[in-house]
Amino acid sequence: MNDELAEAREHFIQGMSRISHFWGFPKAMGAIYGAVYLSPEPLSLDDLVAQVGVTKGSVSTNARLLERLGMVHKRVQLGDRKDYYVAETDFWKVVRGVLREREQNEFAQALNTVQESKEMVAGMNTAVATPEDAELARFYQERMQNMQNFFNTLDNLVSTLIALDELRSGTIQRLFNRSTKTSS
Amino acid sequence: MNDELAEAREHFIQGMSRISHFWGFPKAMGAIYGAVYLSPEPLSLDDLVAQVGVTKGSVSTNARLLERLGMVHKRVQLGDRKDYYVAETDFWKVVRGVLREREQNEFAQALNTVQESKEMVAGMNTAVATPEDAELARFYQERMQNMQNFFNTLDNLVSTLIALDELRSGTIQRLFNRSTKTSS
DNA sequence: TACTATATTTAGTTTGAACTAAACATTACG
DNA sequence: CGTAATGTTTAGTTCAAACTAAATATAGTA
Repeated sequence: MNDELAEAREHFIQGMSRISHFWGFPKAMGAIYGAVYLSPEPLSLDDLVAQVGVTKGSVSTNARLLERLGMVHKRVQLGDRKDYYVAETDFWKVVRGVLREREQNEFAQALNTVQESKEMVAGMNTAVATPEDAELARFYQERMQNMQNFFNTLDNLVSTLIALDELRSGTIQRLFNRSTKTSS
Repeated sequence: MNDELAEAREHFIQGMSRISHFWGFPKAMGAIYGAVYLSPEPLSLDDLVAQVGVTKGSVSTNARLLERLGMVHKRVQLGDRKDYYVAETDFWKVVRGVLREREQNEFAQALNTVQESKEMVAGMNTAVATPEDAELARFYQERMQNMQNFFNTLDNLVSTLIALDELRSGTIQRLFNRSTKTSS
């Protein structure tokens, strides 16, 4: 391949790397996505090792992560043991995948922690507490409750969006598609 | 203060720590916010050192970061050199602040990188390229363009939301407030 | 002006996540 | 079966970010 092309690809991949890292994912993950995204052909694990310049182990791990997020898809060609990867090019699907992942993991946990803290305050023996502490306890509960409510609203919002988009992967997406798909 | 209360606060602060880290901010930042959020009184830097258990330097840095994000506000009391911090309790404002910060920094850069890569391909001398490379160049440009369009849409979306919310910090927020504010 | 109280900056250390190298597992095929 | 080709797991290393400790800056007060 032409040097200029290769250079442009390099630059692009590096950029994807940065974005990935910024959003709290491994840099290699972004780089791999970048490579797959810029390939007209499905890429094998070894192709990726060559193009991205990280080890097989890293590609293996990060490619699987990408698949879990729905950012790439595995293609198995018959009569060939290699796995090939193609990029998901519908970025709204990508966003959806990332949101779902995050929602399930840390998001739920955050909610949980607040809930637990609130219960600790609620379960406190107010009989033996000073008036100041009782007052403070009330204050804590109120603040924690507020935060919990907020998280719940957010959580519902995200779930709803995901569900909507999943059920009828139509109207909403098509609305945006005009600006994200070129007429090829 | 009562042990049970202190314990609940500990737990809560730890939780904030985790969330903060998860969203790509320093853990101490979240912890500090947690402490300020659970205090009926404004807290000084030294108060925070005591409550959160990190050094003055760390508190100083992270408190400033929190302020930049609009998550806490500095209170200077006259005749007192200390800075006091109070928490922003309107979480929609918090989200807005974080989004704005992110938009300005890495988000713009991401857009930039894609733009640059695209230009590199566009500026390539097609006269001396093989037909395959010319074809590949076209492919690159299309994919890069698609991504750029997506980023632009996202960027506009966020800007619009922020602007809307800023201008008339009213209707939209009030719509949600029912679920995020307790009747105190 | 010197002294004290506070905040910020900085050089060095710690820590945890991500990466590498290499062992291991699995599948395909002679 | 045994061997070659591929993918996954793991123990150890690297590296960047965040934290600490301490020096420095700044502002108030006698």
